[in-house]
Formats: sequence, structure tokens, C-alpha cells
Amino acid sequence: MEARELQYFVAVAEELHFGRAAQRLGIAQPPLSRAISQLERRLGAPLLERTSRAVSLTEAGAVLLREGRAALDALAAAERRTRRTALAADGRPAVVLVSKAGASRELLAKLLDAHAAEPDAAVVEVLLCGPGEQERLLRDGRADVGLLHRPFDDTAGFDTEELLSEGQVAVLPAGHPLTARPHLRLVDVADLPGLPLPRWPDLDGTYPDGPGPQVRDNVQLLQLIALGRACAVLPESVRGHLGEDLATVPIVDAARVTTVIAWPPHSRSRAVAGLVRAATRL
Amino acid sequence: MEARELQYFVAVAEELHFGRAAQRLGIAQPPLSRAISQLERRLGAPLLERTSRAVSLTEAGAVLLREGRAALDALAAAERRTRRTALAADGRPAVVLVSKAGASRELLAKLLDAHAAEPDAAVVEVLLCGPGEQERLLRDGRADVGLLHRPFDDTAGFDTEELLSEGQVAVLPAGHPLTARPHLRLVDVADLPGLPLPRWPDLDGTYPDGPGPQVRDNVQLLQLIALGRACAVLPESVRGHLGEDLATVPIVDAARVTTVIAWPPHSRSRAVAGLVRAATRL
DNA sequence: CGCGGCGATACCGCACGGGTATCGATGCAG
DNA sequence: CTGCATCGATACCCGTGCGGTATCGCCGCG
Repeated sequence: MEARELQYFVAVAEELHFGRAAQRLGIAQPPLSRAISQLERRLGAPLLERTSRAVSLTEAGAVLLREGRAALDALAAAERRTRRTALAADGRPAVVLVSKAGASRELLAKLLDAHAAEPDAAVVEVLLCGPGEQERLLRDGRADVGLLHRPFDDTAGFDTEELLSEGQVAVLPAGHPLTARPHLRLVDVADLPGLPLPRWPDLDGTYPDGPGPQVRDNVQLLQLIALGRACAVLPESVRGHLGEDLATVPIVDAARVTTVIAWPPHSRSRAVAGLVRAATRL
Repeated sequence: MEARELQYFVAVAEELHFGRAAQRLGIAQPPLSRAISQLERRLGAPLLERTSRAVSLTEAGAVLLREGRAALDALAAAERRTRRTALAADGRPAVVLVSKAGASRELLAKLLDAHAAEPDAAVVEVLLCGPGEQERLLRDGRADVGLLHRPFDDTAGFDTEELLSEGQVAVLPAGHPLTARPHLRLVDVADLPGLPLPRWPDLDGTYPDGPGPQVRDNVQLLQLIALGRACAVLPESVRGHLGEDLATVPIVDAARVTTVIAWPPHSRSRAVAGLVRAATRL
């Protein structure tokens, strides 16, 4: 199967509309129609149901969408990592490490220090992203290693080493009555009057319905808490980075958060291995 | 990057010889040379060192070989799984389950029975292969789920569920002096006079040097043991399938063997999920 | 019933992939 | 040192196939 055909199919399958898909691909609609039916002929199976008013996926089409995305990601990863390796000669970064903005800050700092101290350590570029984006970046080669947080991030498909396990705390505006308590339970903060839990974006960038402010990163969230508009349940390591206007209380029944270093299992290059080694020695 | 170019590059990188690679690909040598240098131009980096007498990989080339193989596997998997889904309509197998020949026989039987008993269970095709081949089959889509055995098989990159953990036993010809002992240690069977441990093929099909007969599967191995030409250390579940000419003795310090059901993490189709569910309920 | 939206079809031109012939470099035998 | 064999690169030609424009056929809707 040709990579171009697959890319075309994924575009149509996502848009469910030949015209828009063609526009997104930067080609005209007729060649796209032809490419898709040619792909269907080659696979010997219809991928799309066309009713001249709506386009929908067949079961085979759904499978090809899932598997095809993975294949295109792998292809993009091969290209990006090769380019990066070639450029790594003259001081350009050889490895891209991705982490969630605002998470694992001192762990990340210690890791970079420890790695830089090793002999002939590769140049590491640090990439900070929003929640849920790391897996994508690792899969399509924009990043090579990542710091993920179970159980929030999905580590399926990656090799991992556990680095740190910690409890979670409630983050509240300083002076809030609950901050006088020695510890809390999840139900205590689930429905505080005037202090709802925030809403994080889904993978597609949309927000689920419900109360609570929409947030994109920890900076936004902490500011909203300081303003008395929200509260949050976060790993206890955030405590080192809070101002005086915020207070924390341990939550005894929250899931423990495990920070792991993760990488695509087939691409344990020397540079990645060096980072992993430095991380496990912390 | 085009899939065809990548396939060409992988061929050259594996053969380290343009002529042979072209032959393997079924094209002439000049277009292959052109395709590779075009790929290098597009990536902006040399992938191969040519010295008119030998071809060798650059560092970037080594990366592209590793990542490119993964990408081509993913592409092939997308195609195969789509075809299989389309054919699954009329009683054709919808899922391919792969297991090592001779291993986990009653577990496999129970699994298939339990799965077949579920309502609207998919048709399962069973594929038996040699050691170390399962990962490849799962990656390139010739199989969808597999029974793997830690620590022998590499489960990196797959989602897994543990099914069974067992010890290992020494398999010896009936009547051998050691069969009188209640248990053994690994050193006891490591160097038996006239009964060497067998040699299994590497991933590329070649055998490592050393004493001991070359074997490809359990049938060969057990026959050689019965003939008094070898001994072996195998998971204790083989005991149910041995003739009277073979005897087993537990080995107390051998690694425990864990049987897991494994599948590519992104392709948890309904059919695969059904098999996994049946397996975990055993 | 006419219009508008959408995918399919028809047809054309050119870019690119593949083929053959040949060159240039290099290691090797005599 | 020279002729030869090996191997990748280059030159040139041809046909396929991809992408473009124009248009059709189908269907829902006002």
C-alpha cells in the first residue's frame, strides 16, 4: 500500500467529506475520489459507504483508520528521527524529551543535570506540552523520550521505567476553612461550593460538559485557585512551586501518581538509552 | 516520505549491496541508486557511505533502518488487518491468534473453548510458529493476538494480561540416573555428559555456536531427548504431553515462566477484546 | 420542479519511476 | 604496472499514473 493513498484515506475518514478532505490535502476532489476507489479495489473491500448525501465508515474502514494512523505516525517518526540524528552533529539536539508543563519539575531538573554530567552526553531538547499530548509526540517522532504520569497518561505501547511514586494533595486558596484539616478525602473536595474542580480538554481539544472552569495547563489552574474560582487535586510534588496564596492538604484516598520515563520500544538509540540510564540512577 | 522509497532503503541497508538489493526488489540497479540518493536529498542527510567497494550505514542510516522497519511493519499490518476485517463477513477468520508450537497447549485449548462459548464470538484462526517469531507476526499484522512467555519472549510494545505462572522442569530420557532425584538445580543439567542442552535459532534463522543439537521446535527436541541425545529445561506444563519414554524433574532455581496474552496496543478491536476477555476469565 | 451540494466520470498533460547502455573508480591478479 | 572484474553513478528514453479542469448523475430541499 502506498503511504500517499493511506494519508488520503485517513483525511477522508476523519472529515467524512471528500471535498473538505481534498481541500485539507491541497488537491482537487476528483483525484481524491479516484485514489480512494483505487485503494478499495486494491484491498478488495469497500472502506466507505457513500449515499451522495453522507459518507460513513465500513467496519474495514474503521480498522484501516485505526491502523493507518499508527502506520503514518511510524512513518513520520522514522523521517523526523532520521533528520534529527543527521543534524545532531554540530551541537543540535539529538534527543527530544517531552514532559507535561508544570509537572515533575524538580525531577526533570535533576534528570537533566545528571545526564549532562555523564561523559559524551547527547544534547537534549526539552519540550513541554499539555496533558495527553505526550503519547502523540512520542508516536510520531516529534519526541524521543517522555516523562509520563500513571494513571493519567496512557503508557500502552511504550517501554517504561518507574522513577517516582507520590500521593496527591488538594490545592486550595490560602485561608480556606478546609486547610485547617490535617487531611481530606476525595469526597471532601468533589463538590465545594464556589470551588469546582477544573475541566481538562479531551484529546481532540474540546471540553467535556459540566461545571468548573476550562483549563489548559497548571499555570492557568493555579491562578484560578488563587483567585478563589477553583480547587484541584494534584501530585504532592507541586507543593514546592506554589506561592503563599495557595495551601495544600493531603488527600488520603486519592490514587498514587507514578512518574515514569517512557520511550517507543523499538527506538532505544544510544542517546535515549543514556537518558534512561541517568533517570534510573536518580 | 514515500513507502516505496523506504522499502528500497531498507533493502539496501540490509544487503549493504545495491545490486543484490535491486535483485531482491525485482528492479534494476540504476533506478535503485537514484531512489536512494533522492531519499538522501529529501532528508537532507547521507544515509550510506559508498566506497565503490563497500557500502556501510551512517548513523542516520542506522536510525532510519530501525524506525523504517517499524513503519513498514505498521503499514503491512494496516493492510492485512483491513483485508481480514473485510473478509470476516462470511465465516472467514476475523482474528488470528499466534502461539509457540508445543507451548501452553491446554491453556490454548481452554481459551478457545471459553471464547467459542461466548455469544457472537468471532472466528479465530490459530497460527503456531517457532520461538521468537510471534512478535514479528503481531507487528506486521499476520497475527492479532498472541500467547507469549516471559522471560523468553519480548513483550515490549504490546499490551498484555498475565494468564499463568509456572516453574520449570528438566526433561530427561526415562531411566536416566538424575530422574531418581526429587529436584534439581540448573547447574545439574547444564553440562550432562552426552545430554547437552539444545541450540535454538536466532532471530535471523542462524544457530549460535556450541555443543548441543540444533532444534526448531518442541517435537524435534522431545524426540532427541527420547533418543538420549539431549536434555532440556521447559515449563512444567509440558508434562501433560510427554510419552512414557521421557521423565521430568523440577528445577528449583530456574526462572518462573509467565504466560501472557499480548496484542498491539492501538488495535484493540472488538474481536481482539473478546479473546482477551475470555482469556482473563479462565 | 428547479436549484444546490456532493461524489463519480471523462479526458488531458506532464512528472516521475523504471528500463538499457555506459561511464568512472577501485581492488586485484599476473 | 597494466588489464580486468566489480560495483555504484550517470545519461537517456519510454510509459504509467497522478493531478488538473470540465462535466455528469444523484438526491434533498425550498
